Amino acid sequence: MTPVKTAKYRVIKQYICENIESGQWLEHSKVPSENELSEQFSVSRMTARRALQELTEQGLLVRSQGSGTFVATFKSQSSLLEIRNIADEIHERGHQYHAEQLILQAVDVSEEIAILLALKAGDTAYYSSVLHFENNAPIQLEQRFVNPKLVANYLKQDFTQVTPHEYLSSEAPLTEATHEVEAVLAKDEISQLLAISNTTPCLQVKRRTWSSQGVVSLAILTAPGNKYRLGSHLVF
Amino acid sequence: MTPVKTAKYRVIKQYICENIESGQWLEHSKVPSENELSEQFSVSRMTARRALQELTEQGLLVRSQGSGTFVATFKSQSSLLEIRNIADEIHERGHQYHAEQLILQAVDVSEEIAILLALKAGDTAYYSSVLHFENNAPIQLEQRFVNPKLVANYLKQDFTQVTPHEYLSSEAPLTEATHEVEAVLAKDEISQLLAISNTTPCLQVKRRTWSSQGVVSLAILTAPGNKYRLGSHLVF
DNA sequence: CAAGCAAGCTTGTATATACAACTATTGACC
DNA sequence: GGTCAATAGTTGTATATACAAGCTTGCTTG
Repeated sequence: MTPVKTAKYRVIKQYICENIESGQWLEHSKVPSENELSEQFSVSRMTARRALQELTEQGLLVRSQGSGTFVATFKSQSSLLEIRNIADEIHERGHQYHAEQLILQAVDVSEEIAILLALKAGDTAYYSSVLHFENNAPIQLEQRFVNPKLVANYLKQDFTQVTPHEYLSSEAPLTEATHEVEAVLAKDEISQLLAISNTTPCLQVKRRTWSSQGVVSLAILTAPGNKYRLGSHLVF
Repeated sequence: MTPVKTAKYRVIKQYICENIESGQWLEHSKVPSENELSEQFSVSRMTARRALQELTEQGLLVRSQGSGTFVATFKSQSSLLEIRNIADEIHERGHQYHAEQLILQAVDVSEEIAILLALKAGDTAYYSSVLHFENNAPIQLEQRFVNPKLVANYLKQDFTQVTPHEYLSSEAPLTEATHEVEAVLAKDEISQLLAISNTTPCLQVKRRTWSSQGVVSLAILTAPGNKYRLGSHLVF
């Protein structure tokens, strides 16, 4: 058997996450103090503190010396600095993730896409369109063009089971990436997929990734601006 | 006088950072263990541990239970993540830059702003509103709240001559920054300033910057999505 | 020689404690 | 009523300690 003992501070983190995500604890409301948590869970103050500390670093809580710990303003947030897997992000927020695979086929690429993928116009590339859901609400549309020379088996995957990003990472380790971030109005077909009106501003991220062999893929990620934001943290 | 006692774990972090940045400690090389550091700096193991822990979370180190702590592979500089001066960016494009200073005064801050600036609700902060122009077309509205304790002379500046960012950099060297990027619809008064319709999606960047003394300022940068984009380039 | 085990190092988790620094509230005093 | 001081509660830093868990090395043993 596997005992799989969960660390105590993780249990407390989980408890706090659930209360926030279920709406029990609203934004800006006060959460139990270190002492209250340590008594409630029968752990030392340092252990309770660790849970609060890590959730603060993750942006779920805000702490203020002397006055207490509070629920931060909540919004989906993803990090630009790291190339992250959206499924992981959503799971970290304690939310349910699933994906729908809309398209997965070879396509003839336009000149613009060809240039970005380092192919010639008229060459074929692999194309996937996957809609990502957070708690059963669509949160991001991922349209991806993949260099067929570098990832020959792309079309044989099932992207409801593994995200394109996960698969590509396993096939061709990333060496480089660029992002371009814009605010756009989504085309009608996209706004319908995302269940938003066609006047809702969207964040659109174009991400090109390289392996040592060359350009691996171009991802176009579109997400409603009122549900999704990017964040980054720099230390000098 | 102000002793400004630096926390011990910060001293150790600083020591490690300097060794990495100066090239003394190369990628993948082993850094001193918790026990070695605690002896070297005459602190407890938990304090040395905290320094290693935080640097790991910040991505400078990698730890492996049983084998040790190592310098991480350097990644990422990104122009998005660099704190750039918009005047420089525009000049680099070979375009003409100028700014209009709309507001420069002390204001009572709302609760939300107070939290972000590490002030109390109802405290006063310094506030500036500056409109940046590229070739005589408005390109970005910069609204900025500044911590008056750290930048006492902010209200005496003329931000048509020097950007707020330039001035703050000279007054309080940055040690840390966070960005949040959203796609929004600008309020009417802002869309008028930017000379766009109120249905044009805008990129909004909230940038908080720290010096060693604490939160220096919160900048809210709003720019039309069809004229302005962010980019970043990561290398692994 | 090779396999396996044990020792010793490392980081990970957890506790109990102490004091410092900051905040909000309360109550006394003017 | 307004001001000030004391107080209780909160987070921040720091120490000393203990044991668990993972890796490395070297030695023992077959």
